[in-house]
Formats: sequence, structure tokens, C-alpha cells
Amino acid sequence: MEADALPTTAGGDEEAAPKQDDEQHDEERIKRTKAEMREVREENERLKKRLDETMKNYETLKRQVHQMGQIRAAKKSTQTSAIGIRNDEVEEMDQMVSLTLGRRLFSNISSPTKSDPQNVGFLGLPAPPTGEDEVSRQNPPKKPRVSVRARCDAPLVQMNDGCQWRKYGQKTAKGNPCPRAYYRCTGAPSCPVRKQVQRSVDDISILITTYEGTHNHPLPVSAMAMASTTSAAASMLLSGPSSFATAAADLHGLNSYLSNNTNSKGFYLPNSSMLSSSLNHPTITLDLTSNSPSANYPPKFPLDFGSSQYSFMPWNNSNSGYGYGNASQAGHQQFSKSSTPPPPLSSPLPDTIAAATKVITSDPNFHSALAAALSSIIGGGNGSKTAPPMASYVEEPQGNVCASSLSSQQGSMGFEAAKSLSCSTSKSPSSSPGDSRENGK
DNA sequence: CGGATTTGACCAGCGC
DNA sequence: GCGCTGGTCAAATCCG
Ligand SMILES: [Zn+2]
Repeated sequence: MEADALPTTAGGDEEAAPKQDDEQHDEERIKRTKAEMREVREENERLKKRLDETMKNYETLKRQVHQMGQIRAAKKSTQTSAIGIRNDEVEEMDQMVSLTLGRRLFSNISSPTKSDPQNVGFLGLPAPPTGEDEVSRQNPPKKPRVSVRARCDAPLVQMNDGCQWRKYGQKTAKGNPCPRAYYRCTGAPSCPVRKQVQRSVDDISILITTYEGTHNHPLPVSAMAMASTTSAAASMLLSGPSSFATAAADLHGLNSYLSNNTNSKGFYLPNSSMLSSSLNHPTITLDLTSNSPSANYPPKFPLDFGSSQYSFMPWNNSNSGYGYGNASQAGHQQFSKSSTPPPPLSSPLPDTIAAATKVITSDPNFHSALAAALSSIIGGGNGSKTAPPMASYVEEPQGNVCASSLSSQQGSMGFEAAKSLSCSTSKSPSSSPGDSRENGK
């Protein structure tokens, strides 16, 4: 693209220099451009390959998920608590194990037709023409949500999800001075996907993005990352504990991939995810936050099997005595707050479930699928990536912590979102509940 | 002028 | 039933 028209190396005496010089420069430039082109082409090639691979993997993955559904259904009836955790198991994917603590997530999932092909609608992946896809296949009111918790400079946030989002609302939440923004996918006129972005209360540099719904249109490659991530999470959400585990492995793959292959920048992505559920909003939270202080982070979890270390733990990081305690508002069920992280099984929740699972089998397929998907973004992205123009800007007005939040896309909403989402320090949140709401009544 | 954002109004679910 | 709150709509506004 525009082959660096900037006169970087050009001395500056171009005007005064004789034509020869010009020609030389031209030549040089041509050479450079050529080289660049070659590079790009190579990259292109690579990307293509990757995409190919991704597609292939996607296929296999799909099949496996498929399979898994059946296996799970079958297994469910046989034994509830599986064991036999082997780190070096191989191939097959049903060897993944799950410890289901607490009560079963959706006890009736797939109850009617257990062998049902479970057409898991993959977020972001063009839904198969089989008509009935979408999440709509669920019980009416339950929409799974996937919320991603990430620092504003996390890769996933930076590269955004590749889609176009149109903002359609903004509100300030109760216990949080920072407003919450609502976006809708504009990739297709009828795309039902929504997302809401909000800054974390205890750490304003953390953005919590919650996705909901399934894309029903093809997405750009750059959207695949988020898509597969969320889809993995969603699928794990949709299909009970056991697949939970699998999907988790999936996610884990993603994370580890991100943290391992981030050529260029040192991304830090301690991975953790937690499943919570409000009354009817199963929500999974991927935590891509780098809880810098190793304080409460280390996976000090009972069930922690060497190889794959990620833990489903309640997000109790940073126990800032802020007014968070009562923020049990929406749906997130957060057990355990300060010290001892009580294993979810001790949760006294009547209806909500807390399933903590642990998997060991890093299914090569899952992994590679995710990896491929991501690599196409990261690998392909950083090369000639359109450096988010606004990523470098810093919003000083309110002491905004990070300006490069979402949508580094084509300026749909760049740091404006960040701006508007930043906590308004000037506005005292002390006002009574009545008007704490910015635009409500 | 068209598309995106802003922002007050409106609505539905929920707890009391 | 009332009030609160999260979520959405849509008119006004902004911006390229
Ligand atoms: Zn979409």
C-alpha cells in the first residue's frame, strides 16, 4: 500500500540535486518497492496457506464438535464425573475429561435428541446454509454471552474483531462511573450480534467487551480471531460442562498461541476464563488481563494439572475496596472475593451453576485451528498492518488511560469510544441513584 | 448528502 | 403497583 511515499531516506536536497540523483533515487525506490512487493506477495501467499489451513481445521473442528456432542450425550448417561486425566493422551478428542463441580449446567441440553447434530452456530464463521443456525436454537430467552476482559492494549482488543460496529446506545451502569456502550454489528443488515463495552470498575485500563449472538454473514479474516474465540466460548457455554472443557482447551490454545507467537511485541496473556451465569444469561468471561501483580493470579487452584495451566476462577483479582461489593448487579455471579478462593463447588448458588473444569488434552486440531486463525491475524496483521492511526494518540483530557481501545478499524470509532467510555472524573458519582444515570430518566 | 454517533425517551423485567 | 435498572429506539446532531 502506498509504498512509503514518505521521503524517509531522501536526504532533503532533492530539489537542488541534479537529475542523476533523482534517477538514482527513483531506481532505489523502485528497488525497494519491488522488494516490498515481493514481501507482500510472500505474505499473501503465507496468509493464503494459513487461511486454507484454517478452513481445513475448521472443518475438522466442526466435525469434532459434532462428534463431541454425541459423545457427551452418551457419556453423560454413563458416568458423571469422569477422571483419568492424562497429559499425553492423543488424537481423539473424547479423551478430554471434565470435572464438573456443582450442578450440571444445562441439565437438559440435548435431552430430546441426544444424537442431534448440534449445529453449533459459530460466531463469525459464516453459518452453514443449513438454514436454522444461529443461537436461536436455544430456549427462547437464554442468550449466551461471551465477555472478554482485556487490557486496552491487549492484542485482541487492538486488532479488534474486524467487524464494523455501530453504536446504538450508551448508559452508565450503577456502580460504575464509566458508561457502558452498546454496539451492533453492521456487517450485515440482519446480523444479530451485539456487543457492549465497558471499563472495569477497579481498573479503568481494562475493557470488558461482551459479545452476544452469532454472525450470520462472512467475516473478514481479521474477524476470525475474535469470532473463533467467542464461538469457542459460546459453544462451551451452549453445550454443558464436558464440552466446556474442550472448548476451554480451545481457548487455551488461543491464548497460549497469542502469548507464544507474538512475534513483534511481548504480549502477555495469562489466560483464565470463568463461567458465570445470571439467571438466564450464561456468561463466560475470558480474562486476557495481565494481572501484573502476581498477587492473586497464579493458578493456585486445586485442580491444576501441570501441562495445561489455566484455571476457571472467579474474577476476584484486584480486590480494591471500591464500591464493588454490591455491584452484583447484572448477571455475573462472582463467588469468592477476598482470600480463599473457594472452589466453585462450595458455591451455595441454588440455580446458578459454577462449573470448574480442567482439561489436559490439548487437542492438536483445536489448537492448530485457533492458532491458524490467529496467526493469520497476528502474523499477517503486523506485517503490513494498518497501524491503527489513533493507537498512538493519548487522550489527555480526563486522564484517559488508554486510547487505543476498540475498533482500530477504519475509524468507525477509534479512541472516541475510549474517550467516551473513560470514567468521567469531573462528574461526581456521588449523586444519588436517581441521577447517576447519564441519560436515563 | 449519507452514514455514524449522541442522547433523551421509552420499554420491559425484576425486586420490594 | 411502583420504582429502579438494563437495554433499545430514534430524533437530533455531527462529520467526512
Ligand atoms: Zn455480524
